[in-house]
Amino acid sequence: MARPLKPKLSPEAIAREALAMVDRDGEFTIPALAARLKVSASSLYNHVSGKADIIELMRGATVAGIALPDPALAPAGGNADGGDWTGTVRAIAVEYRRAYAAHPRLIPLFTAYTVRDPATLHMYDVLAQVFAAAGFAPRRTLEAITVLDSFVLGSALDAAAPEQVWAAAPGASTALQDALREGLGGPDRARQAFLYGLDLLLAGFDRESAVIRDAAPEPAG
Amino acid sequence: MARPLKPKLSPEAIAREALAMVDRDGEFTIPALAARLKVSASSLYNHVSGKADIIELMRGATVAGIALPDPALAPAGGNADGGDWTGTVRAIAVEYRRAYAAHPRLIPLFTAYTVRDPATLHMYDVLAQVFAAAGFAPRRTLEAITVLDSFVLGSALDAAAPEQVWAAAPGASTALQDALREGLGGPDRARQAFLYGLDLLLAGFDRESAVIRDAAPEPAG
DNA sequence: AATAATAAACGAACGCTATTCGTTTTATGT
DNA sequence: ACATAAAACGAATAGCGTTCGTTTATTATT
Repeated sequence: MARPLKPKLSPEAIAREALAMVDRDGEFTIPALAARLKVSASSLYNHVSGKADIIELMRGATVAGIALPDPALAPAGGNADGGDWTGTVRAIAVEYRRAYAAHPRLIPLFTAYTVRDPATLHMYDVLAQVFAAAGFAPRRTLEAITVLDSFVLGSALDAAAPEQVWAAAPGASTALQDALREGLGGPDRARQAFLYGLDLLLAGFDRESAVIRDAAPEPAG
Repeated sequence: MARPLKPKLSPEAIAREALAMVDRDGEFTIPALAARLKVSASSLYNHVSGKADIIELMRGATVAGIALPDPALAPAGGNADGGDWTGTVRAIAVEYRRAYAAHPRLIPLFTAYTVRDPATLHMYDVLAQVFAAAGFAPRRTLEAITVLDSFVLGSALDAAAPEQVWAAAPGASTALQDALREGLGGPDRARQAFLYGLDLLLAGFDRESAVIRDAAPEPAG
């Protein structure tokens, strides 16, 4: 077959089909992807530069749906308690995690490569502005963002390798067995744990912000 | 060559060499591993069942150095405030994270496979006992362990891909730039952030435990 | 001590992977 | 109208993980 009247492929179509494959099988190969697209393997290289390129396209497609709140809404002139700044942070973390958890089996593919996605870097920027406006010193701001990022990524990873792992414990204690019996609640389990941990972190951030406010109150009171 | 007088291989030697390869290159292949061991590729299969087996051996070697505290020390008959139970959890988390952060490039390999290492499962077991003794309900115990696991794993991952990512931000805000300027403190940065977040989580766990104690105090007061 | 069974190496081969190259045909642009 | 680029294909390459059969040395059994 030669060039068809209408192109059978596009980067978007390739990424979409690859994403579907990863969601189903946890991986994707070039020959199988080409077969699903009813195309020979070499034809893909007219549209993408290789497998890494396809993975980057999937990353972009995953984070494309993240709606970041406007950082200007929360700070309100440097005073943190006016806007619900922890709510802003929560919204970002929830969205970020939701986007990744929607395709959990994709995350192991991402961790193998380095991040260059501008949308992700922009999210860090917004978080930095919010924490700075809440009174966090620069070093503390970086630590807080690191903590959040680690937790979001780890939580999304946890959603990738579910139930199986825990259930395989042979001589577990009754405490663990009880916990496992109660906790096997479908895909919502990982999300519940994430929201639980996120609230703990946000409560800690909020207490720290309150201490900062008490130590150095605004002149205009 | 036929069978040598002294075996050239062993599962431990294979795992050790593979670990060195991953630390250097971020990955390992069977042919290259065999070459480094001065052995043909097929010889490896006399000692391990395959690549997944080697990865599991590396996981075991990584967590082998983790010293778990005795869970019997903390609970003290179901009352949680007698022993320093959050200290027990902290010690486990710190050790767990330290072991993984020593070989950060290994983590992506782990996430791709399922956990079968008994030492890791035993750690979950100890954590379950500690949380249960602190009064956590089974479901809450599982959530707390999941939160800790996600944070530890995410923090270790963060140690793998450091500075580069953050520094690559092009049009960052002053808040992010300030944070980056202050926070570039070598390999200890990731550890500091981990300890910060861990303290926030432990404080939250401790508050929850206190609420449980107040709601349902011990009969013997 | 003789003999059977196992262990540990090897080379060859298989099927799979990702990728590159040259060819053919069809659109597109000057 | 005609050159150029696009988009498909088939064939080929190099490397991967793994299996198989063979050879030889060690260990176990009688």
